[in-house]
Amino acid sequence: MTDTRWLDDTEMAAWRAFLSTSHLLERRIEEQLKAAAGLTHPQYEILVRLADAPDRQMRMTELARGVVVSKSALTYQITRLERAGLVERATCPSDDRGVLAVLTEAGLRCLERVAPGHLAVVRAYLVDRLTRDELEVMTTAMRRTERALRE
Amino acid sequence: MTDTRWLDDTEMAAWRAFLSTSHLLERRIEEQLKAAAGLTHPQYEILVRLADAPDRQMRMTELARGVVVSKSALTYQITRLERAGLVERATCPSDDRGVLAVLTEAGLRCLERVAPGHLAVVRAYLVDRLTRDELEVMTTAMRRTERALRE
DNA sequence: GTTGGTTCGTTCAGATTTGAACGAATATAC
DNA sequence: GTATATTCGTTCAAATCTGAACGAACCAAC
Repeated sequence: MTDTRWLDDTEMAAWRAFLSTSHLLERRIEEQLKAAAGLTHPQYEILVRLADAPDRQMRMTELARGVVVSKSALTYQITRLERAGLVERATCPSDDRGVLAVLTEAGLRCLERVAPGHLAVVRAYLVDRLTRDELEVMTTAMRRTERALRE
Repeated sequence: MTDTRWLDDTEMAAWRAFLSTSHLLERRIEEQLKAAAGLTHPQYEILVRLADAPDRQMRMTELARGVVVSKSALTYQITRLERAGLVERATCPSDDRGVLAVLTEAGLRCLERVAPGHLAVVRAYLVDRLTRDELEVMTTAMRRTERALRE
């Protein structure tokens, strides 16, 4: 690492803005979800992913990958959501090692009740402040990065 | 909240990509810093902010705002960095309540040693994958969002 | 079949985060 | 000046996150 490539002004500005904004937005979202439903952001994301999945169920590992948390964090949160009656665990028919996380009716209703307020925050601070062009540029740029990070 | 404004495809794609990418990148950065220097990302950010500050020192609250962590988290991390000899606490001359976090020489050297590897990750996954235009669009968009979030 | 390597989800210990509560110091209003 | 409200940083308890280690189940090769 003898020749360090520092970031020039444009690069540094972009990186700093991205970093601060993602953290600030995360905090704001966390605050809103906690106040409105006693949910954390990862918990909410779990519900969303399950609601979108076929039969409203997903394998633990796949779900962890989707939400971007460690497997142990997912185990913890699913147990928590199970206790709240929003998710159930089911045995996986095709793989005895596997566990299916299944969204319950109560879980779906919870999501439907919470989503509007959550989306309002995402809009108020991010989506509604970006032009159509900016949204599209961001999508392609983020997806390129995401693909690289997922190897 | 009777009329929910759902996200259309473009909006949802942008939001999802932003969310996943920021989490994935955060994990990757965390992993690199831990392996290279035993630092967490917040710890690294503290060192960076202090290095950029006049006299390499900052008030606790201001620093917490900059790094985007709670005051209690900053107290914890500064104590940790102090133990490692990278930061010191100093009394604030203008305000007896205040505490100044000061970057030590060792802290500066640590930062100089760690920065190249960290920046390489930021480049490899984000900066170098974006065009100049994309970087600029992202900066303006993120700054707009950031300003709103900081009220 | 059985052996060896991989994947699955959980458990565990340890580290970190947050918000609330607190005492101390400052600022504001009168 | 004094009373009130605000700000500062820390402490504390509780929640959450991660990686490592584990037993169980799968898979591939022979």
